[in-house]
Amino acid sequence: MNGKRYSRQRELIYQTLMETSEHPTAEMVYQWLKPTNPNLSLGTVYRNLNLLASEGRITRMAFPVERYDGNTDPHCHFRCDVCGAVYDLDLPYCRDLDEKVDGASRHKVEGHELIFHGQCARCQEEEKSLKKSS
Amino acid sequence: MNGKRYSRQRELIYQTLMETSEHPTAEMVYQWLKPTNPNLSLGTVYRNLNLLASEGRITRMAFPVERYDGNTDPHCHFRCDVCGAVYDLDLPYCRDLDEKVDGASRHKVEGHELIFHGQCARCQEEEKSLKKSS
DNA sequence: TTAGGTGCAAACAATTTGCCGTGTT
DNA sequence: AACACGGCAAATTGTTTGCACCTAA
Repeated sequence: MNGKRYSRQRELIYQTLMETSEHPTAEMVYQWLKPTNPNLSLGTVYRNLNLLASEGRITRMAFPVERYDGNTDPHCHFRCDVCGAVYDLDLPYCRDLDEKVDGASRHKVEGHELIFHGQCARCQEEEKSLKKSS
Repeated sequence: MNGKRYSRQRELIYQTLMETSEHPTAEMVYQWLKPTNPNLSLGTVYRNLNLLASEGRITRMAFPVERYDGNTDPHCHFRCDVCGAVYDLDLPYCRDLDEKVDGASRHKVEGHELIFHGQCARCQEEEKSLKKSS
């Protein structure tokens, strides 16, 4: 009752992602596939990208919405997968990493962001107390 | 002619950001300030957050839109500030970083993302040829 | 006075969802 | 035949913008 079936569109979308290194947006995938699949719809692209990501077959990169930080010196963050909260970490910012990558690639590196993720302290507590009360 | 003036709202928004470590969204800032500033508008919050960010007084965190990657083993990325393109980097993923942060903080760390940014090779080329032709 | 700032609402952009017909099993 | 899937369009959500009025300098 909860099984997945074969779906031409899904495999198409997956293949597209496997064959590129462009880290496309949903819109890009849609535009690429549209010419050969005229009645593909953008909604389907979104649905399948989300599905594939939730299965771990592909990866999604981004915060769902923008966040702002009053602390402008570079520092690392932790983002909770459960509640979405973002915390500062006091891990030292490694400027030498920037130089390293700048030297190793053909890009001009200005800086980097290091974002850890997982389950935050608060959500762990909450989970514990939920288990207790059930 | 291009000078900024004092603006109560802007300073309010800035202060709010300086006094929290919650990395709020625009909406959160708006909700926090609304009770004491009933006729503050969400548009103003967005405008000022963007302005403050462009001046470097605050930092913005996020990709403008979601991007998808067919490569699911953890690796680093480079994002071009100019054209928005995202490239893979073959910098080794440091799993020990996760353990380190897991031990040092009260959060349960599942992984991290390391995203460099700057000007990509292609955009550097483009800039060069623009200068030549002008 | 004058240019920048604000509120408000409309416009835009990105993403999700409901409905209903279609395709896979 | 059952039910997951896809197309389409409407609905949501996040963000920007135009315009008339307001306010600091």
